[in-house]
Amino acid sequence: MNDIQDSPFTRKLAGYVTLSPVELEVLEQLHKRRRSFAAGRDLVQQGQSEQAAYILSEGWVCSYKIQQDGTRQIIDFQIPGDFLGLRSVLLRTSDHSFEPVTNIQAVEVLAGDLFQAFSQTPRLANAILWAASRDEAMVVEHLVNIGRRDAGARLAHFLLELGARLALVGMGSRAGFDCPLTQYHLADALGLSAIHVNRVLRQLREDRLLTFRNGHVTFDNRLRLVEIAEFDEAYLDHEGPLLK
Amino acid sequence: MNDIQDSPFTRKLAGYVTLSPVELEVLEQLHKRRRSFAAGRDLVQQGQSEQAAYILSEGWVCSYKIQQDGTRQIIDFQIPGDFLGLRSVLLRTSDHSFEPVTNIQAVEVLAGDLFQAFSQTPRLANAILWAASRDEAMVVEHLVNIGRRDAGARLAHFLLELGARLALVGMGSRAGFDCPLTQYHLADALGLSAIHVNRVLRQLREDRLLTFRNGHVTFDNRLRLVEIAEFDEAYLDHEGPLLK
DNA sequence: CGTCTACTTGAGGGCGCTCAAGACGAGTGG
DNA sequence: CCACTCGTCTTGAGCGCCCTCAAGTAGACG
Repeated sequence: MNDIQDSPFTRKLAGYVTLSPVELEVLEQLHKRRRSFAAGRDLVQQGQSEQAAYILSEGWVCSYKIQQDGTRQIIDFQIPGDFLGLRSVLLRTSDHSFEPVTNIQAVEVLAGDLFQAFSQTPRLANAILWAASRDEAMVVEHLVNIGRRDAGARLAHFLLELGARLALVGMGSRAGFDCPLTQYHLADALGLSAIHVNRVLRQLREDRLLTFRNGHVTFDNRLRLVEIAEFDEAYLDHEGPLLK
Repeated sequence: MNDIQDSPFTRKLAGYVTLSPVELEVLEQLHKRRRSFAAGRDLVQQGQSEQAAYILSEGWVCSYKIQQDGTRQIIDFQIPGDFLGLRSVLLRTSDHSFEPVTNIQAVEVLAGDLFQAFSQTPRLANAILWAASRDEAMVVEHLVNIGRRDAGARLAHFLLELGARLALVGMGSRAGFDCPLTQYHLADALGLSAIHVNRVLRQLREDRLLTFRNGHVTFDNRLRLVEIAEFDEAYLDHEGPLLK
């Protein structure tokens, strides 16, 4: 029972609502099927109909769509505590694919169990809807990022957001964070070419704004970065449970 | 009671779940506060904390974010039957603004009423979560559109999607639809300049692909458009209620 | 008949693209 | 231990999409 209270997913939900023992028990029930996946092997194929979603407990994943011409758009990255494929359960078809960036551990959640959990504890449904809303807010911010900012601001905003999310689950700080992503991941996420990402990263490094090297991101001048990226972390943050 | 069954919102939800008389009654309760707004006057200001959401019953709205430098990114357009500001109710802060494109009619829904409706009928909560998921799928598609397609494909995809959505609520067909948007709206939605939108529209017209004139969009060669836009309407479509 | 909004067209330039080539480290097998 | 491969990162050259600036047209409305 203490086990479930320590999972990143529970910690995240606990930020939205104060979970009752009954609700923790329901969550415990959902956490039965633990599974591992190797880096690079897709969890859910685009267009495929799936009955299961996953809750990520360890490692990084990206969700993306592939076009016919081979170009890829990464929608979002998932870090521990994040839901994978909630929409594929609700809509019965997955409209994008998931690729583990690193080796990962995840919990499989069947659609039926999820719906049952929802009717048992409506407040849990609220909490999950809440988490999903935060995720959508991030996609929206991502949209603004790609639609209206130049490459430097895009990279700065993306890395600041990632840092803030990681800090919330204890995997980073204002100074920086460990990051397993390649420059190709960044390019596919930001709608740029990998070559241009490389050049812009060099520029940011030379301007003493941020350094991305050897799998680690360091914010050399966080204040200035926040400024050029117009980064506002309000949409990620909140003060304690909003439902009691 | 028949009234509520004919609203675009109910029609949309009825596509996801078969609504029971009790659930229709709960929906009826939500539809008490009917309000009108004039074109151009914002409903919800960015960053402002709001207690209410709206269900659009007539007219067009766009949701957007403004940057400090004045550039605007339109996230999505809402047409009759769509929810406005569901996230602002759940997260207690609105992370973007809503501007009526035309004069509109909407129903105000208070946060408390919504939560109460959810606990009374968990299946209604599911249906709304479902509708929200479809909306998010559209934002994701929008992201791919802006991140990975050139201006011509962007415009084609955007207008095809809009046409498909409107057709679902009886406001358009495969041939075309009435569209109150300006070229500035298109530019702000697609991450382009209005000038370039104009040039690309001319190109599409000269290539006999589509015509956007006098508030009306005509698909001159829908097949070819679907091809160059890689448009797949599966994520908008579904076959009848998925929950019984 | 002036004003305002939306649309249209031209000229020139820059951001980020593609193509091409090379450096560097990690893993693999001879 | 070294050659080979492969993934990732790096840098240069040249070009094109889409930008900005500038100017002008057409229709709506007072």
